[in-house]
Amino acid sequence: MREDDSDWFTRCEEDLPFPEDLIPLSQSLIPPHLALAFDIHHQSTPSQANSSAEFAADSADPLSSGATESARTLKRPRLVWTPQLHKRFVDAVANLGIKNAVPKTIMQFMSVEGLTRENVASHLQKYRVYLKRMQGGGGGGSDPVTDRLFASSPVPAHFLLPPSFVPVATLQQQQQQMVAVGNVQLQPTQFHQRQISAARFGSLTNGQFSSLQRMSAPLLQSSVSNYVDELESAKANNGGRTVLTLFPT
DNA sequence: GTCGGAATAT
DNA sequence: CATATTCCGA
Repeated sequence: MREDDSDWFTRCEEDLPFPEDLIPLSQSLIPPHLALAFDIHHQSTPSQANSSAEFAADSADPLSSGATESARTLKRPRLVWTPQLHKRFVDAVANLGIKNAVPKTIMQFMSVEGLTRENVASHLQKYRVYLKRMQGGGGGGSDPVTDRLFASSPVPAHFLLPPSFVPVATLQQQQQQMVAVGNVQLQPTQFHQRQISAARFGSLTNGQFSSLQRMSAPLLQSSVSNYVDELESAKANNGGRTVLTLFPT
């Protein structure tokens, strides 16, 4: 028992994810109606453009004065998967590993408020199709505009390849990349729900990843991520519904 | 009952 | 076509 131990201990303490310390990396993504229902006032600073999943612009119902509806009962507008959101998604999947890349986990990792398991599940489904298409018939012909969203985010490359495994290595690479960007102090797990994270990651399969616990959602934000960029203002007038989308069709 | 995933619906 | 919702098997 030397300093090593105490050091280790100290580190453990530091790594402990305290909710208060690293709470909300996502404060937006609350649809107007919800915000109203909760009486939440959104204070947005120009330099604080957080990851916000944009919903389809819903025609404000002047008659919806009774915003006393329960949040869970409310019907959320269509979620629009902006490239940023998708990137978060991909990063989550990449870092979690195929094995743990299931809707719930992904959702938690992304830590985007308002995002539901169903949202992720649906997107994941499509994403898998995309991966398959890309793998199987790479030359078959896959370049329609459809893939643009997915193309916007690089695919970790080893997503569906079975035989050779390079999980740890890849993971490290990813970490290096992110850390290298700005030497951010990687905040520990952001899961407020320690129960889940602890339980899950504690009994994870043979420690494919041992250091996952130090990285989490804040990564994208804390990094030099210039997310604060693309202003989504392209209006796609589809049928009778006007939605806010990023890319033109 | 929950969850993941494919099928189906909008 | 993109996303949501439903259905069904673990």
